[in-house]
Amino acid sequence: MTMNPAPREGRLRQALEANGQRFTEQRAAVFRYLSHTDVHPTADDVFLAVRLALPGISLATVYKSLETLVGCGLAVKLSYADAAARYDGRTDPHHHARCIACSRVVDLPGDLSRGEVDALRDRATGFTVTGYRLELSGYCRDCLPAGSPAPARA
Amino acid sequence: MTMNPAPREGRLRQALEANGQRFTEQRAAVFRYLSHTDVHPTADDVFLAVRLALPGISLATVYKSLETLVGCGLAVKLSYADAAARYDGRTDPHHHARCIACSRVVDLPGDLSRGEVDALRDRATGFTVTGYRLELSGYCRDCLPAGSPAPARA
DNA sequence: GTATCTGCAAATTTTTTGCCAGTAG
DNA sequence: CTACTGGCAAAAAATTTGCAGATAC
Repeated sequence: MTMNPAPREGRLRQALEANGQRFTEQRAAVFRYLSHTDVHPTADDVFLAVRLALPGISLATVYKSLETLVGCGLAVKLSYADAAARYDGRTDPHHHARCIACSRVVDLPGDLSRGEVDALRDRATGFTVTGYRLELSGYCRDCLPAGSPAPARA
Repeated sequence: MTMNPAPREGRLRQALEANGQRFTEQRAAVFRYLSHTDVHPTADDVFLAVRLALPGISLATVYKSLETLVGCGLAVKLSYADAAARYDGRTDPHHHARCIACSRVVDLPGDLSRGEVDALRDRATGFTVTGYRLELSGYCRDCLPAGSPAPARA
């Protein structure tokens, strides 16, 4: 049998190597936890959970590992902006596009179609939807790196 | 003439009073700045800008004013979560619904329709879209307050 | 007049960083 | 071996809070 008993580990190793990063026990533990949960943990949540399996790990390492995984496309960071919240005086239905490079935010005119919103609402079983927010990510005019392709989704 | 020369100010006063809040110079200055800009400033950005007109204002007051405006529906806070970033091990196209009350995040199956995404892309003039993120907000099963209506959008 | 708000400074919370020792390749 | 990592502790950044004096109504 050529099947790897831990295919997840192989995928991690492969993705890390593709990005010039090393495979370590800490990164594996963080990755394993993220892969097995659907609670969308904070960095601290990850730390508390991973610490059970790897008592010596530090919170700083968890932060570093998470950023490494995000950099390799193995995880997604659910937060607008880099750190600080941003405020918008417009309260009418409109959305945003955020530049990956300079974090500038620009307004996007218009809204989703009615049907699209209803379809989303239907999929949110057991959830009473009061609103939604949509944000495109990409490169603004000023930050577009010369000749890079546009992948499907962040 | 019954027309107010500063209709914006009137709207602010009205919204504040509707929420049992007082009209203050600081809140007016923050509101005025937010209404006139499209840069989606951070709290600190607002502070730096408003300080020019109101040299005595403090950053803490700006934070408080911003939250007041958000509470009155006069501004929107662009940030996921309460504070901390959350991480997700799933990187395939899917979206999220976040509970306003307990900040829990649940996955939403499926994606937007192809046409819808293309329409968004078209509206983002001068922006190279590499991805997007959609988040519903509302109340999860456990946090639904007894009999509250569902407004159009957060 | 009085409840609410501001400003200040200190406290909290979240995230990042520097540095030395440890480890993957 | 040697460069990349992890752990620790300290720093930085973002946000919140307590309280006394100021202010809206």
